[in-house]
Amino acid sequence: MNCLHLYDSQTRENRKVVPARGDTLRFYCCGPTVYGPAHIGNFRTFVMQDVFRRVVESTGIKTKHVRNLTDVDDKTIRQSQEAGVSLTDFTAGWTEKFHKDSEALNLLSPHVEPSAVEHIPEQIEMIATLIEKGHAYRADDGSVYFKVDSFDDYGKLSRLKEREITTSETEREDSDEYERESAADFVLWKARKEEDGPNYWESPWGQGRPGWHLECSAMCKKHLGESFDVHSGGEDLLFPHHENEIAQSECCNGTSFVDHWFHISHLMVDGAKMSKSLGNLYTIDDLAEKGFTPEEVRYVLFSGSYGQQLNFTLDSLKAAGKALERLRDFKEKLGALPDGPASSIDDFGPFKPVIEALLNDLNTSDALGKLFSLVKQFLKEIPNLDTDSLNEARRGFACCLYALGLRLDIPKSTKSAVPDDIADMAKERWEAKQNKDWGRSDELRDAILAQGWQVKDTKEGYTVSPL
RNA sequence: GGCGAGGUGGCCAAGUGGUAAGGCAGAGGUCUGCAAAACCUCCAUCGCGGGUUCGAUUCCCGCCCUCGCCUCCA
Repeated sequence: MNCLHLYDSQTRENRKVVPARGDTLRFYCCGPTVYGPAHIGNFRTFVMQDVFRRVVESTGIKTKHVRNLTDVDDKTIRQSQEAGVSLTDFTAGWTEKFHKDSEALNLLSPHVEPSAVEHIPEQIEMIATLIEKGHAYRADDGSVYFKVDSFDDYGKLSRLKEREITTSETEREDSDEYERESAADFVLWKARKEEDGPNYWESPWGQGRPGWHLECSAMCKKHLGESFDVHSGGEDLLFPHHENEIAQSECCNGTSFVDHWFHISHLMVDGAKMSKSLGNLYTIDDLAEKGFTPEEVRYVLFSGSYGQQLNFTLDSLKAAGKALERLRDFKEKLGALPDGPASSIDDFGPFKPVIEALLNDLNTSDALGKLFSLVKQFLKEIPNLDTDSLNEARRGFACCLYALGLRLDIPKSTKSAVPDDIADMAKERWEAKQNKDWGRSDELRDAILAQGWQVKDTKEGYTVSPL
């Protein structure tokens, strides 16, 4: 196997991921709504998409990665108003935060990061086409809806029958619900409302703003074409968001929208769905406060298979820290590593089992198992290796690190600086130890420990680190 | 109710029709003044009950339990 085989949520089978056209794999990821800091559940999706891209590129295939920013919807509008700033300023702030977190997690930047607000004309154009073709209609209030029963294939991704959607028991409070011809129909253009404030745009159907589902269809079309290779997002987006994207795009463009659907399952925390009310919703900053690095978070987020809900716990973060330390130790023993990704899987050399596991539906868990087994094996063999073998190992290991997006370059000591008094005590202890004053030495070590610091001896000297 | 996922050692988590990767934790050992680190060794028969099979954790049936989606959601 020398190319990625990935589970396709639509056909429900593992299928090859190869560019349908040219030499570049084109893929779209539903990005964040920028109204607050993204939590680690959001980042599980983005981390897995990142691993996906890294693995594809490691086989020598180029990619075009598009990930949008949702910068206009009910939440962004409402919260920007509550914050008393313009929608643009509000979303710009959270976009910056998202970029900062993404960088900390070592996510590759998408080649294009389009935003909904920047693509209003494209969205209007699609709506016009949909109306022309009889797939959409304008309601009395000026909103435009997609006519679900005009598209026979509706439900082909989620396999939900239209009947099941329309019989939803949910109370419809929103007044514009009454404008729809059918409860299954979804909004393409939302007529301007009082509470939208200055956040509206002109359109042939009156003032308003685009519906959420449409932005992705419009941005896909503009940046990847009417038909492209892979579309990805969290599992919750499968319905209705992706189903609706298919409907809009295929009806508008008259061609197949996406070849391969890649959905990432949700992250659970302590066995339950993440929610603010349960107090188990973490951001990168929350975890940093607890002393965990973004790399540890990244490790946990890809340690389980993406098609399976993953149970996140603080213990698993601690375990990740230890695991990363082992890898870091191995890296130091190997010596300087070459840079850059693999240009083909041959570059993985002795570490080929790792990439093979990844090519098998991104089996990161199996890949880590293989990686640790190889690391253990090499630790024994390093002293006996000739230069060529050592270089092959270095190259292979570097390729693994790239594919998984690990840097292993964050020294433990940067977590926090050692206070002067602790440093002095540690120094005094070392001196006592040199004088074989074991009593004084141990006494000082205990005292340091009581302050929340740990002193450890090495061959050359000692280190001080927080507990 | 409809659709879907899953129950593997103390925790996280792969995997396979022929007696179960890896990480963490734990136990013992080497090393060390002691400890830490490192290294070595040890530690599960896979929710329950049937069936198919020479053989099932892996296939089939039933049951129990957990979780997700069906409404904004990564």
